[in-house]
Amino acid sequence: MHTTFIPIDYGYFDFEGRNYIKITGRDEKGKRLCVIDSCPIYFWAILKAGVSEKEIEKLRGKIEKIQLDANGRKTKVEKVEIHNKNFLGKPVKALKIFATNYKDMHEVADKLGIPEIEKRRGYDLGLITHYIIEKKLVPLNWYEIEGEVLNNSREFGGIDSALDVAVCIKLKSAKEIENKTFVPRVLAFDIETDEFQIGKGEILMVSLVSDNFKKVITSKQINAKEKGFEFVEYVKDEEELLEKFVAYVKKLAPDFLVGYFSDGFDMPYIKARAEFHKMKLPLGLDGSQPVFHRGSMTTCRIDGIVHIDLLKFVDTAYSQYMQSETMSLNDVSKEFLNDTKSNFEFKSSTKMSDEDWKDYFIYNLQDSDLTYRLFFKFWPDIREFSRVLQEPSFEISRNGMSKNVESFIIHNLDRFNEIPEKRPTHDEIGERRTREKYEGAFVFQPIPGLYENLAIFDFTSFWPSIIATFNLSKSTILEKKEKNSLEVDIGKSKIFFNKSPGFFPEMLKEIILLRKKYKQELKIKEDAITKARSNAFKLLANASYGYQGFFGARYYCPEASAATTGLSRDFIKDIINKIDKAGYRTIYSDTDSIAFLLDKKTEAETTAFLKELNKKLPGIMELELEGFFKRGIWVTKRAGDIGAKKKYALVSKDNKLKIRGFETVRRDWCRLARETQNKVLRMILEDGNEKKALIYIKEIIKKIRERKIDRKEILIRTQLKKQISEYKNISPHVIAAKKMQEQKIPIDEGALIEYFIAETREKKKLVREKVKLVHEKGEYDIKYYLEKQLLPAVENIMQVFNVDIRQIIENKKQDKLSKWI
DNA sequence: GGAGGTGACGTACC
DNA sequence: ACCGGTACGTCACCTCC
Repeated sequence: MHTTFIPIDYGYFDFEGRNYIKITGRDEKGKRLCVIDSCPIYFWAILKAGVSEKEIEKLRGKIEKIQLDANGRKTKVEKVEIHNKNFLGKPVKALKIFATNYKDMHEVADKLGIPEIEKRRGYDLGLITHYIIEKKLVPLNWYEIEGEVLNNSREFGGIDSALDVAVCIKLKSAKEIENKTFVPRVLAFDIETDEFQIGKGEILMVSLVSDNFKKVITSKQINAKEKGFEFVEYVKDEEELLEKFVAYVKKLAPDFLVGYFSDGFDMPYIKARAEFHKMKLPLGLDGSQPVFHRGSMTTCRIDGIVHIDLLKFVDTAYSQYMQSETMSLNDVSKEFLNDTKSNFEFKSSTKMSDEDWKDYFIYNLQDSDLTYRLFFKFWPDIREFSRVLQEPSFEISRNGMSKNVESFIIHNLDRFNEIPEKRPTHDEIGERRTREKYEGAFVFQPIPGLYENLAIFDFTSFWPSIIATFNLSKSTILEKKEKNSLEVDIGKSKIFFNKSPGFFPEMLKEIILLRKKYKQELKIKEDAITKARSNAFKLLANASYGYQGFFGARYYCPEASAATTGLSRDFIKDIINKIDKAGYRTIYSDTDSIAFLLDKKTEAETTAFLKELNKKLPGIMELELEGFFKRGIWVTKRAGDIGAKKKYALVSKDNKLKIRGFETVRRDWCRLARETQNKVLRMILEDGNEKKALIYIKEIIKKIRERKIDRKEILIRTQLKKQISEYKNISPHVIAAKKMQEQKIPIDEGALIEYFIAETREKKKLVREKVKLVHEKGEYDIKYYLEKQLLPAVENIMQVFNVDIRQIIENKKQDKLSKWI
């Protein structure tokens, strides 16, 4: 039969010792299809140089006889082909060794103790990745497919009758067709429990949100059967709750089952409770249970349905560019949906009134609702990532950026006739991790002061554009200087690169172009999601620089990274020189950007000057105007009187602030200090002098002394980055965490700990001895908030105007004293 | 027991 | 372990007198 098809979920199974790929997706009418396909299973044996044709033929005969019993099945080498390929950019002769089962390829490869074989490659990609490379059936693209309908067929052991799909097709051919929109069926879910710890408590309710569908299933019997609460469905106990949950997933037939931190909480919790009741959870389309994979983090996979944990995707794709200080569903929703969930105060479930329960239902439903809407906010990105990286959504939503970069490389290698490099072994990783750091970016030492009329230039995708332009990679690095090679001085040594384009720099060019495309789109319509997508690709481009220096990378090449930063330092310093020579004055520079004074030059002259600079830049390197600014301030470091790097504030002509590095943007400072500093910066940058700011600071100080500051203004928030017992230095936030633990407040690694510094009866020396939690009784420590929070946040700013704020305050104190005397 | 240096730690910049 | 290096600042801890 013929049909359209969009692949969504990828799985595999074995039948009679062979591998089959099972792809779940939809046709254009929305019917759920399952496509079964297979592909050649093989790996590569790269031959040593100079092995003769005759010897190769002999080898082929020998290898073709390999048979073994592995993993409880008979497996053998099916055939061997001889190919001319490239490996790390160099031509090689290689044997393509076809085996029966993908999972046995390691063992087959181990059988090849043959001296003529230099390397074995291509057996560690994962079956699904291998399949997508072979058959080019890319996730979330549209295809016109042809195949044989399996209807109670005995082929594959009757798999079609066990699958909950409309049609099951054995694939014959697939042709990519014009892209159509695709609106996936999505079911968002969220559970509420009476104990935070998995396996300890019970599930109180589960909420489900889908298209025109909202539901909260609960075993709590309260009288809320009134108008507005039709979404609540009562069940007799937790077992029935779990049964209903499974039933609704079946009924709603989602392509994506979406949670927020559901890999780490909801799914493991549901599993633990099902085990407790000795129940099965047949969520998979083949009736299978969710499969948990425990690595550095647990993942949960459901057959035929893509389980997405949105938290992970948001974390890798956007967190660096987000304003929110936490990754909580609430904060993320606020940023991307302009929406917050209603506040709900958690009480022990035994102490809740009926009204409290009703609030709880609403709260639970809202979590799923936000998750549902967030999914659609990120859907274009999830889909785009899947298609560009050619990996299923399950993977791309969980992989880190380095893995994503690697996916892009792996799926584009055959255009370069390249054999994939292997993953580093455990030992190799260990060795790589001990390497010395290489020198990074150049940061200009600023001279503290308030400046007027500034411009900022910056390089677009600076490091990636250098890698692409100068061809810096593992496959292009040379052992020694060669004719027509590029020489890069990295300080203690020189490195050489081949000038003929390597596959990694070439691919990077494509990533940069994609980034450009999205940035262009962003200029046309400025909305959160276009912005996020542009950033996501910027991240992918930037990650490809970090990738080469990352110990886990297949194409690890720290020399290329060192050369990249080395060249970047040369370029930025050269531009700084040219800017200064042209009559401007450089104030600051960090990595890829330069801030300078216009002085008597006009903006038009400056844009023309930028054009001139660009003419002389090689390859795809490009300098652009970030903007013109009315004023900017740079301050000294707390210790010493030199200018602080990575700390400045600018104001544009339309009075928009751009604050970097200051306490204002640091979440581990209290709001009082942050907001005061922010206002002070605004006043100074808008007016060009410190007068108003000084008055304002004095007001705040008075308020602090008179204890008029709200508790929420003085809370300090610090993240617990590891287990409490692992800390060598017991800092205030560790004490706060310990207190929380004593008070049975659930905390975990990664939690943001909130506390304040309180006045104590006895004189305490250490800050940590004065730590109190938000709800604890006590007065704040005036001295601490004055001297350790407020003053540090404003004194360096006032110092720019030769105002010694500490002196002013102390004099005031004396004034008060003298009045008393 | 206070001064001063150092290391651990968290966070931000690009 | 899950992209890199650069930089600032606080607090605890250690040494020294």
